[in-house]
Amino acid sequence: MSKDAISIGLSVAIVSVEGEKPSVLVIARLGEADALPFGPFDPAHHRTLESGLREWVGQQTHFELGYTEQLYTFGDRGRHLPAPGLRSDRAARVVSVGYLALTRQSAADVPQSEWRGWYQYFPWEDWRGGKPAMIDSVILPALKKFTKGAEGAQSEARRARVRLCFGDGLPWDEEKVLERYELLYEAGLVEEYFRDSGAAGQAPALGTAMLYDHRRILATAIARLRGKLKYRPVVFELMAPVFTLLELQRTVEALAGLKLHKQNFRRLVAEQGLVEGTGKFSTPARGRPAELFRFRREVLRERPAPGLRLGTRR
Amino acid sequence: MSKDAISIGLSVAIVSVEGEKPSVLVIARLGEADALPFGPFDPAHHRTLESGLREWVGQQTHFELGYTEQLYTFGDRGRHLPAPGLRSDRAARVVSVGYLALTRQSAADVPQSEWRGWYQYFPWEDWRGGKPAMIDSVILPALKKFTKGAEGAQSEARRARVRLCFGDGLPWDEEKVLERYELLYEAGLVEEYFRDSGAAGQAPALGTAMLYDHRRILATAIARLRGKLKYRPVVFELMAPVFTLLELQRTVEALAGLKLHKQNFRRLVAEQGLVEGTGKFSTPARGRPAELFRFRREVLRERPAPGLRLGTRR
DNA sequence: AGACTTTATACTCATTTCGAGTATAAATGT
DNA sequence: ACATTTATACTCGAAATGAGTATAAAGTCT
Repeated sequence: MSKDAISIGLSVAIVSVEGEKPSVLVIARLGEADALPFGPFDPAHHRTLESGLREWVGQQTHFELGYTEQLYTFGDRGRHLPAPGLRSDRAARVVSVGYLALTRQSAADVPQSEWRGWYQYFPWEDWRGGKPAMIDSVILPALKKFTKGAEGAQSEARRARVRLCFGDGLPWDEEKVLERYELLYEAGLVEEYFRDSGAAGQAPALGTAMLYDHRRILATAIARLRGKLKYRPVVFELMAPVFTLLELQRTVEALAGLKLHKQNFRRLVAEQGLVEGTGKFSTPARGRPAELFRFRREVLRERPAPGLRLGTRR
Repeated sequence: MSKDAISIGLSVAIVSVEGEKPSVLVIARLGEADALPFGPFDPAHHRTLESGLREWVGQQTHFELGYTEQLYTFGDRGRHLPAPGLRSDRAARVVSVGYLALTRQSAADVPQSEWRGWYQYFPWEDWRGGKPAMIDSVILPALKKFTKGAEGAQSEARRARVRLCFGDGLPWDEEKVLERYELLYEAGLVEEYFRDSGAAGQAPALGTAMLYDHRRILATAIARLRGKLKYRPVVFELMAPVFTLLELQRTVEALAGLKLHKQNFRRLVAEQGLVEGTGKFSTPARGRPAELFRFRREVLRERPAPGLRLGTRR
């Protein structure tokens, strides 16, 4: 009579940038795979999904969430294990709601958790030093095999997907993080922790694994953030109160995984009125000191959709 | 020992455009408020959230979902009633996952459901005939009251929100559908069906009410669709196999709630290679016949992010 | 001190895109 | 014939974009 229970898992990719390294907060339990801060939604105590999330994160990492945004709700059977602690006859199906949170890097105490560079999980996503060699040497050959592993129309569909995600003719679209991850997942090229690695060894396992669907959530987070950069001033959530324009540029580049044209970046930021000079200057080890700027919070009230169009790669 | 149960509600805004009227499929039970097709996710029988949704929609409307996209997951207490049929001591908390689906208008049999023009629920969102008079005559005065109903900083924050949503200095942003709805909701200017209408009569109730949070989901759907138009060729999901450029333009205008510049729209569509001529022509009642075009599905394989930038209003 | 390195910042320039028109063509109805 | 309606081609200036060059301000090296 009683239906199978449902449990709602709340997971969050908490992102910050240290120097030029975009990072995500992971819970590192020894011997286990990296996991995002995670906990079940408890309708008796949580007024909203987001407040439930805040509570879990607070408990697990002693961390106060600032800017937070819901990403997606995943409900696929087979990409999650039942939550522990339930009697097996009533094993709950887990539906997973993913979030993105942004924060300034605080070296503060975050017990049992660590900042990890996100490109460790997605090494093919960092194009700041040019196209990652692994795409041509590992990914494309393996995907070619995957394409050939299907018949007729399905093979054609796979070929088209490969081309859109990694293709040579097309320009790199830094926002297609999730599409690329899903393609690699279906091709068996990324392994996650819950999966029976029966086929392991046959194909290269790309990037570091995570627990359950956490890497999928992280991919969604990166994609969303890369998109949002361009039409909302979200970068400033990641910056110190004052910063040089180059620091701002490096942060954007770190997130987008691209190099940008310096002079044009500066022009863009200035024209948009996103930023105002403080009259103070940095004291660099080498080179001319740069003026320190601060974010003009007022733009949020003035302009409807301010952001940093990235322009093309340099 | 047993926690409060959670139930996951799946709701979908199925959108089509008939002529120049963007419409949504609603279940009209007599005496009750309009509702979107809706049903609980059943983990025992549904492999994914989306397949569960498809099943419910099939049952309720005999309708096959085509293009479908997840919108958002709402979990707020107080914007939903417990699902019926559960004993009250275990009343389930409902978490609501909203979807958007697009379809060509089929006058086919959709029992117990009807197509409704979506501007009936959001009359302030249709600017094709210029700024709706109700904004200045009803909405802004009521929001002014709402602003004054708060103290100091909160009042200031409300004023800023009003300005961003409906403000005079700023250009109309057709994508802020959800922000505007939420503002009106908080100001008590829209009533929904489950709410105790204690304060009714004090303030104007704008637009037609819907069940629970269904109007919120519809607002999210409209906002998402208006945004997506610009960078993905989703309009074509709503068009007949062949169409004139003016029909295409009228459809886009209906969705965006804006008038567009005809010559520039045509230039855009042509340059983007989204469309190809069939060599055949329409036979209009009046005026010169227009060439019939079809969507070039290939662009999905060629170009990474095709869409119809709208430009500004005419 | 003067040359050289490093980073910051100002300014230029050609190309493309965008918004808003004008001009002309092809149908119908009176 | 001519007014009306809709389609489609073409123009033109303003703004945005991509890719520079030029110059300034610091420190280091000899």
